[in-house]
Formats: sequence, structure tokens, C-alpha cells
Amino acid sequence: MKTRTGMRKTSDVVVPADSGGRNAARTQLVIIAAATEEFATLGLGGARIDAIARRAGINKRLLYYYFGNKEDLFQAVLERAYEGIRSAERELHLGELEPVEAIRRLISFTWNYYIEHPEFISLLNSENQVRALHLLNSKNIQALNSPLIQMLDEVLERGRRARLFRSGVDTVQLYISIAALSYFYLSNQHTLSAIFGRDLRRPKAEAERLSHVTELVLGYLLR
Amino acid sequence: MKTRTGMRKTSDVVVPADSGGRNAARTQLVIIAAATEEFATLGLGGARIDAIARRAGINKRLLYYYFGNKEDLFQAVLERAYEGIRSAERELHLGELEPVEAIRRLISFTWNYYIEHPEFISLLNSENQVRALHLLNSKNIQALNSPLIQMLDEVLERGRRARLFRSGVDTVQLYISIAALSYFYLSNQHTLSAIFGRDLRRPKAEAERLSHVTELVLGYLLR
Amino acid sequence: MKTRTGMRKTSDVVVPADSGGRNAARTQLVIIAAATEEFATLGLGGARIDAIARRAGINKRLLYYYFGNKEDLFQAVLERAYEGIRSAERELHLGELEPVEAIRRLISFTWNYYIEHPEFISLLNSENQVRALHLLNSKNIQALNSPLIQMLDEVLERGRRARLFRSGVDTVQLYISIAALSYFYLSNQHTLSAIFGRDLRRPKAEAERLSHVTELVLGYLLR
Amino acid sequence: MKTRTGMRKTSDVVVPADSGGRNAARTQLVIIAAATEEFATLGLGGARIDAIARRAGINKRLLYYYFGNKEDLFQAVLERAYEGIRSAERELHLGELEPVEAIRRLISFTWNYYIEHPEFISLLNSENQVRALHLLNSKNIQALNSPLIQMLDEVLERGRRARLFRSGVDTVQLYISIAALSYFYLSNQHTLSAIFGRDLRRPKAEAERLSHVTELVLGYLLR
DNA sequence: CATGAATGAGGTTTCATTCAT
DNA sequence: GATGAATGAAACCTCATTCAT
Repeated sequence: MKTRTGMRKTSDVVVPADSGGRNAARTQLVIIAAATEEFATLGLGGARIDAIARRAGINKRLLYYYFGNKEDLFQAVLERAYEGIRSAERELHLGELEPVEAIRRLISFTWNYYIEHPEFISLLNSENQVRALHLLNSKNIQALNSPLIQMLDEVLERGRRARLFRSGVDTVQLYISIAALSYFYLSNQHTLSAIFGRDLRRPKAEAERLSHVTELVLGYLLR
Repeated sequence: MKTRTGMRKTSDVVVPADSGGRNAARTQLVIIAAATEEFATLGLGGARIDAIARRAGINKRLLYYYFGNKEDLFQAVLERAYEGIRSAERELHLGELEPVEAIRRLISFTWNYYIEHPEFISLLNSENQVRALHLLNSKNIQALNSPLIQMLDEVLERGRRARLFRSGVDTVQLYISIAALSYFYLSNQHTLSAIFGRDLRRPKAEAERLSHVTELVLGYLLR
Repeated sequence: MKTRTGMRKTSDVVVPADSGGRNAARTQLVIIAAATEEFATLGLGGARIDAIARRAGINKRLLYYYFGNKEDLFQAVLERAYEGIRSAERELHLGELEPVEAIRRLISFTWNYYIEHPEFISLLNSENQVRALHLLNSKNIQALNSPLIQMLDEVLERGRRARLFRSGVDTVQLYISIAALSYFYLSNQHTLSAIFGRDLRRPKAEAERLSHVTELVLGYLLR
Repeated sequence: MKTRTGMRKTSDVVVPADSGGRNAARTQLVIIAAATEEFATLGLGGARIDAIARRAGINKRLLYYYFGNKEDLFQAVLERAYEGIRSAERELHLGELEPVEAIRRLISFTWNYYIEHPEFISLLNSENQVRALHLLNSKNIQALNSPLIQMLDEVLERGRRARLFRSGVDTVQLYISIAALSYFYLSNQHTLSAIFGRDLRRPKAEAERLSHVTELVLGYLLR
């Protein structure tokens, strides 16, 4: 199970080795990583506990020991996913950029985060299928406020004052729109590709999409 | 099984009654209707054949008699859903409207179709989860061309020639964006509502969303 | 079960001119033929009523109309198969041949009948699997005496009197042995071929088998 | 579940008890034993997984845990059956006997093995019905070479050199014939008994059969 | 005579979960 | 802390058979 380099290699998950197999924190990490892949790939209903244990290279019983049951494990995976995006969002410092650049930055950040974290989109789709059951159950996630709304609000205000941006723009609506324009393209890429008969995941297609979204939003905002 | 009004009422599905229980076409319709609800509510993995049969008020065996298996039934449901939206799209006659009005009409049509057919969104999410497996398998769906792309293309061209709209707009990208701005809001309403702490399905919120989307798109298009 | 004339025609079925698809005798023949193939190929348990109806090109209900149920249909098939072999046996006229030639003739007849009627072997195997249930139930089959035992008995007696054959040979045992030497080779050809790594159904292999069986039996019989 | 004597008794299967219910090897043995009976009695199609689990006194799920599915279980049963006969064959030491005695020994061994292992005959019939599907799929069985062909070949050679046996005898053909003469009598006993109107399983009938087969083969071999 | 529609019972298989060590 | 063995419930699917026309 352990490679010569001291990395524990399971089918898909690599985490640093430690003193010798008995490490609660690391085991939990491995389980979360494996579960994230399984849930993202197959959905909540399609995911198999056996498969998660196999992916993680651990015994199934251990999974129950740490996470109770499948639903709770999914919730833990979701919490971890939200922590990830919130943490990345905090690295954005839109206040330091001039308004137009800040908007570009926000859009490209959103786009790239989704591109790099397809599992996040999948998990959110699964969660919406069950009407946000786990999210409503999780104090952890609700405590994780996104800094983006406030950041965007400030950018819009600055842009308005500089007579660059139009007024009357609802911050939350715009935030949702920026997410929507990237998210939908990626989340529905398979049906869209089939319908349009062209592969939306080609690098060129993706670059064009980012351009379009940026133009669309700035075209709307700029006076 | 039959109500006093001559309508056959099952748990969720209402279809016209006929002379008896022996009507292949009607039975298939009832099954499709019941399956659409079940798949939309619970997803492909979460849907239960037993529950579909119960909803449809028919024997489970009959479902296999007509549709083979769960996957094929899902494909039939999907085909039916695409037929529905394509059929509605053909009723749009954007060519008769002046460009700005045509764009408004397209956006409100898209928005309202999703509002009135939440099952369409759910089915598409399920289908994307399995990488468009059934869609790629269905000649029927692939033969159903959406008239919208061409309609939108013509509207954009007219708007451009009238010096109302900007040039250089990719029709497919804009079409995807118009879909995205409505679809994402509805598809992800549960997580978004939980995160923002406000119910996105309130009629007022929905009206605001339609306004925002229209402004955003026209704000971008108009010179 | 009974036709309107009160006759159940299983033996000596005449096929009248096709008056337009509505012909009881012909339909029964078609069903028996289809059922024979299905039962022979897949066994009693593996055979499917639907498949038989499809093979016969008739409606399933008709099959029940004529034959009652699956078991009775199998019995009818079995009866027909026994009629076939008994009828062929009656064409053998061993009494006209000198003893050695008669034995050769009996062996080659047995061998060739099995070769040409593999379904007979399959049906008998199925019937033995259910401990001859249908055979014990069929007065028809029990009434069909094989003429072979008596023929063989007379040949052995003639050979003995001509001081060609050994004495003390049990006719029934020898009859069973002659059947066994051909039947087993064909009935178990698949496992034998796999074990020996050679295809027992090649024409050359089959010719060798017939030679061997003839030599074996005559080698034993001749003084 | 456990008798007072420490033997675990299920409907038909007795195996040594151990410390508790948790013994993978024993459980697998119990399953194989129960499955062997069920498959032998009812054939591949007629056997019921439920019945096997009940016979074995274990949970049905466990059967899938160890053997995957019905087909694979059948293959395991078949492998075990071939191991059994190959193992018994290895106990024959024909090389130590003079040629005539060796042939007698081989015939009686074959006869008695079939008499004592009727399930072997049934399993082989089932396997031939599916055209040796599982056997062709099993590397295990193909690796189990029967020592009998070589043993018989050596016996024939010795008998020939001692001028006892005729020459020109094909070893494989003779081997198949020896098997055939016993196998067919037992495999087809039910139909034969019904046709001849006498019970072939009576001890006296069985003794007579073994005599006849021995005489037949030796009568052929001896010069 | 002939048929497609419909069914109840039961089959194989899967799953999340717990037990015993 | 960690594990393989074992389970009950329920899922999908099949089958011989009957119904209504």
C-alpha cells in the first residue's frame, strides 16, 4: 500500500505518508478525498461506499467509524468543498485593482476555479437535487461567508463613482450572473456539446467562452 | 381507478380515460408522465421503478414490456422532454418582432419555460451527470434541431444592420448565456437560497431576476 | 386442448392447403417445431414461451390454446420426438440382412440418427434431468414400442446359430451399449472437446468414431 | 444452527464446526456443497439462489460476496467437481496391475465413481447444455489433466506387447467408450427405465451392467 | 381463429450497514 | 485503530400465464 517514496498511493488519492498507518487526521483526509471523487463522478445516489473505501485504500468499517453514514460523509465532503472555494476567494484582493480590472479578475477567477474544480460543480448539482438538504444541515457551511458579495459591491460602487459603471445594478444578481455564465457552460457541457455537435471542452472553445463572458458583463456595466 | 369525472387519476398523473385498461398508447403516455416526475424529483439513481409504476397506476411488468429497462425509460423521458421544448420553441416567431423586442421575447420565453418546466432542468442535470449518455444514444433527440440558434442569428443581424446592436457577437455564445442566466438561477436555487439566506423562488425575486437578465443582455447588445 | 373435431392430432399430421392462415393442424405443427428448437437449445428451464411464440410466428395465446401450458408443450414435443425415432426405426429391416451386416446397419443407423437429430439428444437430457416426468405421464410414448429390441434379439439369435456370435449376450444391455457409444460422444461433445483440446465434431473425427464403435461391438460379438 | 455434537447441520450439508460463524474458507465450502446439490438436482436454470443459501444455512448476500453471481458459482462448483474426479483418478495405479486386471480396474473405477457421484453426471449434462461455456472459461479445469489417458495408453501397450490385446486401438476412443458405457446408463436411467419398464437402479441391474460393460470391452480387446 | 395488453409471483442482484475479532 | 465476514431490505428485472377484444 505504501510506495517506496513514502507516499501512500491508492487508486486516485495521494497524501503524505506519516508515522505508520495509524493516523486519524490523515485517514480522514484520505477518505474525504476518495469520497469527493466518487460523489462528484457518480452523484449521491450513484456513489458506492465500497468504492469509496477501495479508492481510499481503507477498510469500510473505518469510514463508518469516522463519518457515521453515507449522508454525513457527503455533508463532510460538501463542507470541505465550500471551505476550498471560500479559501480561494479570500485570496482575491479586488480592492487593490481599478474597477474594470477588478471585474475582469473576478470573472476569470470564477471561470478558472470551476475549470480547476469540476468536482465542485458536480457536488453542487447533487446537493441541489436533494434541495440543499445537507447544506441546510451544516452550521459549518453557513458560517463560511463568501467575501465576494462585499468585494463586488465595493467594486461596483467605485466604478459608479468614477462614472465608469452604470448605476442601479443589484450586486447579488450580478454575482449570480457571473457564476451562471461560467457554471452552466461547464455543468451542462455534455448535453450542449451533443446538441451543438461541437466539443465545448476544447481549450480554444474555453478561451472563447471566457472572452465572451467578460465582454458580456463589461458591455453591460460600462456606460 | 376512474374518478367520477371520467378522468383516470393516479397519484400524480392525469390523463384522459378511455374505454378500458387496454390502450397501449395511453399506457405509454401515463408511464412517461410518471417516470418524468420520478426522475426529475429523485434523479436517475434515486428514481425507483416501483414508485414509477405506482405513480402510473400500472403493473411494474408493463413498464418493462414497453420500455425495456430503467435506462431506456430514462432515455424515452428525455426524448419527450426535448420534444416538448423544441415544440414550444417553434411557436416563437422572433422574425416578426423588431430586434430589441425579439431579444426580450427570447429571454422571457427561456425564463418562463424553465419556470414552468422545472423537470426539464432536473432531467438535464441528471443527464449531464452521466455525461449525456442517453442523449448521445438517441437519434431522436439529435434529429430535433432547435430553431432558436437561427432565429437569434437573424435577430442579431437585423439589430446590427439597424445600428442598434454591437457587432462581433457570437450567436451560440449568446444563446448559451441567455440559457445560463435563467437556468443556473433555478437549477441552483436551493444552495443559493441557503447561502444568501433568502428564498429565490418568491414571485418578487423571480420578477427581479427576469428584469436583471433582460437588462444585462440588452445592456451588452445595445450600442 | 381438443380441437373442435375432438381429435388431438399429434401423429401423422397432414398439412392441408393453407386456407389463409387459419389452420389448426398446421399451426400446431409450427408450434411444435419451434418449441422443439427452443427446448433443445436451451433446455426445459431455459426455454422461453415468448421465444417459442416468436420462433413460430404466432401469438403466445394460441400456444396456450393448443397446448395448455409449458409442461404440456414439452410433453408434446417429446412425444413427437419419440414418434420420429420410432418411425425411423421401423424402416430398418435387419431381418433381411446377414448378422454381421445387420449389426453394422444398426450401429450406423443409431449413429446417424443422433447426428441428424441433435435435438433428440438434448430433449432426452432435459427429460432425464426431471426424472422422466413427462415420459411417465405420456401414454402415447409408452405405447410406442421400439422394434429394435426384438430386431436385435433376432439378429443375435441368428448370429449365434450360425456360430458367428458369442452366446450369453443380453439383448437389452447390448442395445443400451450401442446407444451409449454414440449418444455419449455427441451429448458430451462440448466438455470432451474442451478437455481433450480437439473438436469432436469434425467430419473426420466423426467417421473415426463410427468405425471405432462398430469395431468395438463386432470385436466383442464375433467368436 | 449448531447441533450438540459440534457439527453444523444444514438441510443437506454437514461440515466441521469451528469457533463461530466467521470462517471464510468453511463458508465457501458450505456454499459450494449446497450449490452442487442444487445445481445437480435442478440444473443451471432450475437452481435457485435462495434455495442454495437456505441449504447452506447462510445469508444469500454472502453467496454473492464470495462468488459474484450464479454463473460464477456454477463454474466454481464445476471446478470442484473436476478436482474431485481428477483426484480420485490419481489414486488409480494401473501400472502395478497386469493388463487385463488393469482394464477391469479402470472400468469398475469409472462405473463406481459415477454411481457414487451422480451429481457429477448431472453437472456435466448441464454444462454440455450450455456448450461447455464455463469449462472453456475456467483455466483451473483446463489445467487439471486427467492421468487416465496416459495410464490407459500404457496398459494397452503392455497388453499388446504381451500379445494379449489387439493392436490398432485408439486410446482416446476407448477411453470415451468406457466412460460412455457407464455414463449413459446412469445419465439416461430415467427414460430408459420408463421405456423398458424395468428399474435400472436396482442393485442387481447395476451389477449386471458392470459385468456387461467389462465383458464388452475385454471381449473386444482380447485377441 | 387469432391477438396485443396486462399481471402476480418470484427470480437475481445490489446496497448501506453491522458484527466479531 | 483497524479489519474481513456477514446481513436485511430492497432494488431491478423476468416469467409463465390470463384478460379483453
